[in-house]
Amino acid sequence: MAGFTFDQQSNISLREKVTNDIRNAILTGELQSGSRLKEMDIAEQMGVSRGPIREAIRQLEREGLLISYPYRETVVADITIDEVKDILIPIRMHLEWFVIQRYIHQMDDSFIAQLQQIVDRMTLCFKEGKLEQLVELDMLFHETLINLAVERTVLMTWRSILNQTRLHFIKNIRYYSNDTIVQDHQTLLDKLASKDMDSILEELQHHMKGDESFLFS
Amino acid sequence: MAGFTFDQQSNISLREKVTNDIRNAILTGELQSGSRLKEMDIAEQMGVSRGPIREAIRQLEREGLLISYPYRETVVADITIDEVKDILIPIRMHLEWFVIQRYIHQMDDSFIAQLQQIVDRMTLCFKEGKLEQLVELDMLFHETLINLAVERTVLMTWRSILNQTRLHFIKNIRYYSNDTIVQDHQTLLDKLASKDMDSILEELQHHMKGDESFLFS
DNA sequence: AGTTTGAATATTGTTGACAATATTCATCTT
DNA sequence: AAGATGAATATTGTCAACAATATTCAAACT
Repeated sequence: MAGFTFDQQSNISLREKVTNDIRNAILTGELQSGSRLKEMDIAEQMGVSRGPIREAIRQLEREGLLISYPYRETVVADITIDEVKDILIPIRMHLEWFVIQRYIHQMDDSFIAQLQQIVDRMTLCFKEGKLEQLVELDMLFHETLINLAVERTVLMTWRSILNQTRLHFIKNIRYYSNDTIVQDHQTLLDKLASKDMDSILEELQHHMKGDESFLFS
Repeated sequence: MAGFTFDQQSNISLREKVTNDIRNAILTGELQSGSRLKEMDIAEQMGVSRGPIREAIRQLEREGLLISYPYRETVVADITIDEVKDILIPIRMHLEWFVIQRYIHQMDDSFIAQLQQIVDRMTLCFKEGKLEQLVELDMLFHETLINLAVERTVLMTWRSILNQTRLHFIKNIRYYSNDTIVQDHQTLLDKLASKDMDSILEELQHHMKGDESFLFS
């Protein structure tokens, strides 16, 4: 056969598409915390049956974005600042520290450059005041680190906190000192490049308490 | 009305019953890691349709007990020692530390007595070599602590790691030094009773590395 | 007016049939 | 014999109808 290859036919199931659509609606704020989801409404709007909708709900429940009361209703979850600060972020730090310890040898120049590119784009977004994009790049930075791991538990736990954290930052980014966010990532990246584990751990622990830059606390 | 009240009619849905049954089969070892689950087989054996089965699968996927490959199959997950030791247990410690900090004032004498009763039963199980029950009591001890929290994130994260941890210990309990397990819990309990936060944190951190008592490492 | 009752309605839970995809295996080709 | 092809089978994905439960609200009762 010649060198040409076709792309893999993406074999995404309807329930996955539904899951993604509902998740996006929540993350973009079209579905606000507390608002009720009716299976039939969603099904009609999307032009599918209720089966895939119900499976998507079970999935988003476990991502912490929906709460479902049996035989009654399902609503969009609310996440408090304390929960993000005291629970989700520390867990994220644990995952990252695990990944860094185990995969530091895979962080070659090209990987560091990849992260640097993300931070550069963060700088740009900060200057131009594109806060939504800043949040996405922040997430992308951490996801890039996490994705080094092959351990299923790491990826699973990451996914279970990812979107709750994202939702929080999307809602509250304007109360953070964006300048500090960008700088913190640059500092962490520099230390990753240096491969000095003590200094990385120190920075992670500082990063974890980065919420000190939060305006109201 | 007179003082008598009826118990709340437990309104458990079929999918929850199915979820519990499958989970139990995994935790008791009837379904081993790697074995394949066929929706139709389960449905026929339980005498229900595939709908609730499919929803249960989505739920158990998020508990880390099942892995489902779209359009192909779903199998029982395997959890490695490293994942439990380096990821799940540290996360559990974080959750407990959060709960202890925030709810130490709710740990009155009756609460401490409740935990003491659990440790006493652990001692008994250890003496009688009832290792399965020892695991259950271990879980119960930590669950009792965690249940002080009202924060949804804490309970959610706890549930997502609970059964993976349980499965690991059920499989590997005989390789642990059971004696140390019981003693560690007694020590932690004593320090909780003393309400000395520094000493509690120190003990938690030791408890976290308790896997040093693991025979092969 | 406030409460209780029960019919009407809305919504979630469950089912069995059908559709789409993956796997198996006998057959054909070289 | 090794690999390619395609029919037959097994399994997962989706749907539309029906069942069970919750909610609403008007009527009856105190």
